[in-house]
Amino acid sequence: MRLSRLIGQRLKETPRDAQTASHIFLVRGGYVRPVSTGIYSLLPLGMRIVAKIERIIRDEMNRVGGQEVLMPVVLPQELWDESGRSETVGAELLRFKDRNDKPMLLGMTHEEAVVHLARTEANSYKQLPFMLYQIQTKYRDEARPRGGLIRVREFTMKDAYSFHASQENLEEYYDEVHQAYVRIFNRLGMKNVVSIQSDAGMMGGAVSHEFMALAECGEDILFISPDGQYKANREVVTSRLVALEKEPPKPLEKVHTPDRKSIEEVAEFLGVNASQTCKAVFYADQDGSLIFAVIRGDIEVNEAKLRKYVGAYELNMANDEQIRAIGAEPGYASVLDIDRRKVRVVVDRSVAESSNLVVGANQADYHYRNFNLCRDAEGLDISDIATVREGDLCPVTGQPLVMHRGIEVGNIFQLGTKYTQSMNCQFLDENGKSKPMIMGCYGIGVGRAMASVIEGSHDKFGPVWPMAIAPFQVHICALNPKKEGVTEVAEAIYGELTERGIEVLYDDRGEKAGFMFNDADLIGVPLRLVISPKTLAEGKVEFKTRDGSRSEMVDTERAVDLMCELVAAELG
RNA sequence: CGGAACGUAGCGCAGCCUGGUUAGCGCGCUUGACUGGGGGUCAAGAGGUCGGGAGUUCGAAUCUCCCCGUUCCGACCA
Repeated sequence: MRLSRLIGQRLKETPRDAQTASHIFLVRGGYVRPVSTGIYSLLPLGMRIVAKIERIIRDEMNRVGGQEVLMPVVLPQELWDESGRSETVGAELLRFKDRNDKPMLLGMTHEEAVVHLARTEANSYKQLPFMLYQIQTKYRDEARPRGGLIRVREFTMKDAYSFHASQENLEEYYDEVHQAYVRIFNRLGMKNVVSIQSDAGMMGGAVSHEFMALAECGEDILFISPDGQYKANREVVTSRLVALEKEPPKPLEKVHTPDRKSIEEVAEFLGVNASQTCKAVFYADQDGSLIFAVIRGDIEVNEAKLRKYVGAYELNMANDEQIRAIGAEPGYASVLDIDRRKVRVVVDRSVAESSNLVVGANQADYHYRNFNLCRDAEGLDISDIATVREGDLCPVTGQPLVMHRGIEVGNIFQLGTKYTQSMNCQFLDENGKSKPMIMGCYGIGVGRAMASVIEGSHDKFGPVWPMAIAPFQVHICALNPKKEGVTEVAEAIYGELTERGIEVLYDDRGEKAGFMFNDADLIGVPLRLVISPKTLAEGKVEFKTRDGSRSEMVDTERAVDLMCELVAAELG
């Protein structure tokens, strides 16, 4: 490819709205162009990278027995009615009506569509297991797209779905896909990807992992133990509870605490630490039912954990009116005096493990001292609903957990029968008995992966692409092309490399050296040859790697062979 | 959905407060010359519904109101 012909201008200036390295370089380098909020066109450079990423993903999916399909982007809402998700998924699902007023939607994930396929195409245990996958456009009407390609509304995703006759079989296959994912991110040159335990969220199901590209600009927060044994998303991470020394229970004592509502005020007023108090937090779920969360005063409630524990898909802080409606006093609510028929109480284990805490008296301006949870109090749910902080102890090793930020580039779920049951996707087993298929699903965000590669591999001039996905393998700069055979040598090398199957970008524009070098850095091709009157005077060309690891003069005749060798070596 | 800001050439911005010839600058683009190893210099050009609508005024990019769009922070987010 001649750079003079390449569509996709490099920009000198940073786009106004770009904050992250990947966003800045993808736009400045002419890889993508914004069209609307969170909606981008891929230019030739970006397209070449995406195509290579997709090729690697396909290869590994096929290796674990995947069969590629292509499902529609536009789906009838009735499919989502079957699974119940047209109810539970909110505004990020774009819905519309066709000309006959039939409710339709744009697919944001394809469990429903693939179950529809599976139930029509397979009905015997003899056909199981199988895995279908596609690489296709998804649309999610995100409330707030950001970070360039990190969070967009329209994007390309590889989504895969497996169907099994037994949970054991799913688990075995799940591990295989996990390994395939590790290979994929390795081959993509992403050294900063870790797989962590995660929350299944709206997907449902029990076991799931997220593949996180560690990056400062990442939106997700995760915790990793220093030895790497334990890795988990903020939404599910747990820690070893550091309990205060348990004291013998003292008698309950009611104390006057005028106008002290918050933990800080009460603790200061009574001269105790926040960890010796008990906090009451009220939430309302999607139906307006109240949930009363009880946790030690120095710890915050983790809403994701609570949501999962009570099985709600939406939780909001309850208002005073809702709190009074169940007979509690805002600011002074107490687990002691609460009417448990009117509200579900969830107690964090921190409270169960503490003694003689200060709690609300469920009466304005009063608290109790010396509250001790009676462990076998009936109807009390005791669980871990605590927010983990950096430095809290790893539940496995006991070492302090380290907090990281990450970009979720892939995820895998053991879905079980969540969709096959509701959508009646069954098979006949060896005994002729009808059973729901057992499902797994596996996603990778293609554009997000491209952006994450930049986050993990760039310098101040631009991206440093790994050979496996670089838009080109060799970049030729012809300096001063009108002089002393420069063009002749450049053309010859360009022609020969192309002939030998190397992907070459040839800067034939005759710009100033600095101008060409800056463009080359923005394009980030791993190997660079610079040809100029100066180098030709010695019968040589200059060879440089984009990552700066090599910079040397090589004989003109040797250059082509060397490039071929290096490309072959890097592609393994 | 809450808070804040912004909208002037392809991109990045000034002008607005205090209304007044022909709306300006940088980058990019076109033409030419010089130049030639990290975004060079000079000269000549092309490129604008000043987000939209209504109003105030002799006169609006500038003041007022409404609408639209965008971005940032938060909420939310397989």
